[in-house]
Amino acid sequence: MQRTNFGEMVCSIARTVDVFGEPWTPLILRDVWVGLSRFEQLQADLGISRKVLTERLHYLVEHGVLDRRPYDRRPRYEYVLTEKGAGLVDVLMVMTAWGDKWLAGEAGPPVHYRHHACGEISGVELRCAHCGEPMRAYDVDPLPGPGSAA
Amino acid sequence: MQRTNFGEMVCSIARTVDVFGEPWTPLILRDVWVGLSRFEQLQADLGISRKVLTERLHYLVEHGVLDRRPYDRRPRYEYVLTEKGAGLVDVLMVMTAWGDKWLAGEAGPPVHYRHHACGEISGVELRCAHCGEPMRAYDVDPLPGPGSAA
DNA sequence: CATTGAAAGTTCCCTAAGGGAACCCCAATT
DNA sequence: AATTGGGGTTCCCTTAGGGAACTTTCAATG
Repeated sequence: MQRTNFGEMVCSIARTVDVFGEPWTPLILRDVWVGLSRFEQLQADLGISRKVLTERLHYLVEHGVLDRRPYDRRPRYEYVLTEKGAGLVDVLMVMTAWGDKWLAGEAGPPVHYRHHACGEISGVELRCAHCGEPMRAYDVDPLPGPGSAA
Repeated sequence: MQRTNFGEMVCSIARTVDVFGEPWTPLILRDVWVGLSRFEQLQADLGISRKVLTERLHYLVEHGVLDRRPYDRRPRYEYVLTEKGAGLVDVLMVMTAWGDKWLAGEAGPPVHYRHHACGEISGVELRCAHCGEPMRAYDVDPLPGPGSAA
C-alpha cells in the first residue's frame, strides 16, 4: 500500500498525523502513559502483531516521542514518554472525552479520571491560552501564519 | 490498514480511533471545518484517491460525524459537521497546537488562529471541566468507570 | 560448563487496504 | 441531441498489517 507522506504537508494537523496517526500508535501511547512500558507487556495487552509493534516503537523513538532505555544488565528495554510525547497524551485526553461523550452508550465511560488539583472525577475542556475563555471549533478564525506556503 | 476492530474495545480512545483514526480522516474533517465541503473540492485540495474519499465520507456520515445534504436541484451534495463532528475538531485543535509546537521548525506555524472572544492569536490549553485548573497527562489518575470490563 | 528461560525482536507468507486512472450516471444547459 | 460538471465506481497494482514461527542475547541455575 503506497502511503501518502503527510509529514511533508504544510499543515500542523497533517504533520501530527504523520507521527501520531498510524494504526495502533494512540493505543501504544495510552499504554505507556498508564505504565505498560515493555515490549511484552504492550504486545500482550494490545494483541498487536510483534512486527508492527517493533516498527511503531522505533518510529516513535526516532521522532522523539518515546525514549527507549535499558532497565537491566541484560538487553531489556522499556519505553517512556518524553516531554514531546506527553504532549500527544493531551490529544488522547481529548479523544477520551469525545469517546466518553459519544460512544460509551448506556454502560458509561470505561475509565474515569481523577484530577489531582481538585480531587474530582472530571474531564478536559479546551480554553484559550491567552484569555482563558472556552475555545472550540467555531470560536476561532484561521489566518495564514509565518510558515504558510504563500 | 487497520484490520483489527478498534471499535469493539472497551476503551474510549480505541473507539475514537475507530471513527477518527483512519488515514486522511483528520484532514478531511479539517477541510470541512474551514469550509471545503464538496467532493471535488476535497479531492482537489487533498490529492486523495477518489475511491478512498468516497469511503471515508460515507463512513463519517454513517457514524454521525458529517451530514450529507443536497445544495442544488441536481444531484449535488455537500458535507457539513454535525455537533458530534465538531467535537472531533476539538481533537484537531489540540493536534494543531502540538504540531505547531514540535514540528513547525524555523518557519513557524503554517496557520494562526484568532480567538473570537479576545481577538488575540492564540492556541488551546487543556483545563479541568470541574475546577478550571490545568489538566494534562500527569495531572490525573485513571480509575475504573461504569463501562469497564470488570 | 551446558542448559534453561525470558525479553525483545526478525522473518516469512498471506490478505486486505490505499493509489491512480479510467470510466459511468445524472440533471441542467446549449 | 450533444455537452458539461459534480459525484461517484471499477479496475489493477503495490504495499502495509496479521499471525505464527524462529532467532538472539545474556543472567541465572544445575
